[in-house]
Amino acid sequence: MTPTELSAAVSAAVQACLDAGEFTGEVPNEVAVERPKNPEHGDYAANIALRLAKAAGKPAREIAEAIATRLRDADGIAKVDVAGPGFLNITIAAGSLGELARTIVEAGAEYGRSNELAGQRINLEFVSANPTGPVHLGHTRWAALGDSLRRLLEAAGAAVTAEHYVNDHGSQMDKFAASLFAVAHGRDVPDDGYHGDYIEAVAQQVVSARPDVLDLQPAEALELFKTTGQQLMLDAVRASLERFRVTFDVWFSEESMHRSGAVDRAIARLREQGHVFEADGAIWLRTTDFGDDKDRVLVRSNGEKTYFAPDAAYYLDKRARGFTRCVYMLGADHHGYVPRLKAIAACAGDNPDETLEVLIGQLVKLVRDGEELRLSKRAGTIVTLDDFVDLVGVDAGRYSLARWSADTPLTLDIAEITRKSNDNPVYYVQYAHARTCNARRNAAEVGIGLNVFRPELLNDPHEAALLAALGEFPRVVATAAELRAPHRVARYLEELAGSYHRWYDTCRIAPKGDEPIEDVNRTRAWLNEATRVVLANGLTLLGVSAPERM
RNA sequence: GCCCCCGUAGCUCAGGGGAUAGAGCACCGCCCUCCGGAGGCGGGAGCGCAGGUUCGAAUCCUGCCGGGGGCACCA
Repeated sequence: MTPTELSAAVSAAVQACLDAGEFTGEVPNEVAVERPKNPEHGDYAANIALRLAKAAGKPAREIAEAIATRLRDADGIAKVDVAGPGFLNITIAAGSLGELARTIVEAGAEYGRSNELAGQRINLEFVSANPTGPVHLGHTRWAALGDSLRRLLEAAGAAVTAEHYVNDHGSQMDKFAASLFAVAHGRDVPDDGYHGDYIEAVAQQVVSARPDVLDLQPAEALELFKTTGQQLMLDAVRASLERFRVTFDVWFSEESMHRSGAVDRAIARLREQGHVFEADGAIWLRTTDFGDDKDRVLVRSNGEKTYFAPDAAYYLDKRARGFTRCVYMLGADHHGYVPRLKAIAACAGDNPDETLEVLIGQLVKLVRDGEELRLSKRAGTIVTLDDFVDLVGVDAGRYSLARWSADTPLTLDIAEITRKSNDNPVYYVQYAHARTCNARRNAAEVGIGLNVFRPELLNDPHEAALLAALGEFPRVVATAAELRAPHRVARYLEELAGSYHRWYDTCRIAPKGDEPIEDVNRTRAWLNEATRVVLANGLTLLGVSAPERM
């Protein structure tokens, strides 16, 4: 029996009480059942009676007793106690609880997926690194979290497009081109240009691709350095992210909106809505109409558009493409930008609370031997994603970034997250998966496969605990998706790994030495496999590999 | 000044109203006659302060204190 099925059974019991007039009220849409911390409180606990008590005008315990009486007759339920202020403590019949192992094994990679967010069309924009340099550590947290969130949202049934915005238009592109130009001619990079070894490398690549660039007029040469250099940089950004197992469905060019007239059309559209005005020779959007603390310039007095104009156009483009929700993942240093974005949506006539969502992630620091890492050979002053992967690897890197709430400023210690021992959560979880594979191999060697399944034999307390943990997975995934909180999956996997190890220590799959193989051993192979499935599914959601051996 | 995030065990952090607040590290003590000890068992210690909402608050609201980050006709 899954928690969902139990929830339905409790709902039915409540409905039966209402039908019989034992108390008045309504059955909530979803009746919560949760795993109590204290095992004495049964396999699951429901607080429904406490919630109904006020409206019913009766003591919660009295209502709980009424529900309990009905619930005791439901299939698969061994025991229902009323406890404390009116909790229902429910014990599932051993066979019914164990049935979950088969359900999970049969569902395989599908186990954990749901329709919670079905119908939502979500545009998830993250990283959006400028094509003027490598992906750096600040982007890396969002690369890990964004990609995991994409996987989570999809698992919860949403249609997701992962999108990377390419800022290929502004003055930073000219500075980038000027930096390449200078280096290609053996001169120093301008003070306001881009520094770091990569500039030299990119300049050389441009020159070898187009040797004529050195003979062109400066204006033409700069243009060529800009377009070719940007393309090379973009390829490098894409390659770094792919190495980190992060992919995007759409790479959206800012420049393309300028060329197509989309930016002008966006300004016109906002003007129609009545929120555009002119002052001091500039064109403004009256974002203060919608909670921003000052109005924002769309077109500067010199006729050039600010970054804000294409950002408005970009939002409108996303909406025109049919996304019901546009999610932006930004660093904490951009949080001041949120009211502006919300105002764009509001000025366009949308309800920003429904269509636009901004996730803010706090900053990440990398520490080695107690000192913050700052230097990068590649980029001069910053740590890049490639540096990070070189230092810790993809699995440790992604897991370590994904296991913390984005709300907490993060300091990662290189030695700590690469340690191959049980104090490193990523190894703890991966090892649990490897152990399930090993146990499966050992079982197969003595002839134990997935042929006999007698769930009532899974009656050890450790098996009840493990099954209960396995049953939680779909809810964990759905909640993590709704709360945009991939770290919940990581924390869950750590708990699950603990439950598995404790079970493994107590309950043998393959029997000892020359002891006979019994049905309980064969049935445990199912539970082992169910655990393997959930660990693998969970790690996949985090973009971390699930090794069969370590 | 205004805005955002945070304040939970000695340390790093989980806990989206529910029962006795959890995990890892650190510290102390155990478990190898057999499926990988990269494992397991046991021990002490905590919700910044003050109000409010609630049958019930670490969780929601307000104020204060402390820490981090941000407030361009740059992107």
